Amino acid sequence: MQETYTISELGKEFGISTRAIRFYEDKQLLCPARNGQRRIYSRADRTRLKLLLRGKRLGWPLEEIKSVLDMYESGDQGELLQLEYTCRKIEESRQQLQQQQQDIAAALADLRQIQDRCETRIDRITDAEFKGKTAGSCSS
Amino acid sequence: MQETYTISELGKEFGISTRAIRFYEDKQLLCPARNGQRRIYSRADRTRLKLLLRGKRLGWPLEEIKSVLDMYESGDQGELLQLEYTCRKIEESRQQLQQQQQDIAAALADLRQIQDRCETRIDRITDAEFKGKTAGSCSS
DNA sequence: GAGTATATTGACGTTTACGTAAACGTCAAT
DNA sequence: ATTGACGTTTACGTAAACGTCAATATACTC
Repeated sequence: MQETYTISELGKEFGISTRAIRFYEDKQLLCPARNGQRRIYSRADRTRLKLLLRGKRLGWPLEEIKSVLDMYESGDQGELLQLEYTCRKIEESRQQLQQQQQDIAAALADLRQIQDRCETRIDRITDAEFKGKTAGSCSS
Repeated sequence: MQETYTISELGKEFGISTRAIRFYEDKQLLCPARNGQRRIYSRADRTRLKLLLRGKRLGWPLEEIKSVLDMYESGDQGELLQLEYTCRKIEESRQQLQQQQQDIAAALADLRQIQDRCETRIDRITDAEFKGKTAGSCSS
């Protein structure tokens, strides 16, 4: 496990472009250290990026991902109002996640149905084909 | 339960604009019947729209939603190649859904942690406030 | 010290998913 | 006959999330 990473290392590891990573920085989702001009990513930065990509797979817009990522940093500091605000945001995110869980469950059930219908149909076709071949009526 | 719906009825029911619904039609995700110019949506159309919106909540791009919706129609008809193609697409979608399930589980766990930290921190602050009040040093 | 690889910052282009406005049709009610 | 609610198409606008150059800088290496 390395201590630091270059931008292209992270790009390769996660299968995204360096342009994308710089874009995320521009939008304040990352802020790596610098050595002169060059960006140096710490392990914390890497983790942040990892979480970011998870958010993306969940279909969240970057701005929302940012607000969730910021919770990680502000989870046990700041004053009362800040904390209560964070708590509300957490609740929102939780509800969205639970909605998504239900959607996924429903979608998986649907897919299973379609898959079934699809497979039985395929079986019937290939069965017919088999019969046709053994029965002799071969067309060519 | 009605037999047919107008575009604005569906818009209201699902909380989306009529513009969006027409856009989905433009992209071939819907194709309602017509009475002259006017669109008439059947219950099947309504269901299709409902599934579409579920896909959106899962963060899928419209094109992918379309391909999944099309599976519903082609699940038990068409020829072998078509069916096998559909089967592959179903597998892809299933894997994506399972990935999302894992992501959600992880995200929920993370949120619980942050919520904990947040709440204990709030408790400490409000406790301190309470002590201050009963002890008398009231500032105003 | 010239070449190659990797980095940087702009600037502009592109795709997706609609919003918004214009200009017009239709039907029921006043 | 006109007002208002609802509908239509066509066209342009826009925000998000990058891709794609171009010009430039830095570092390694032969």
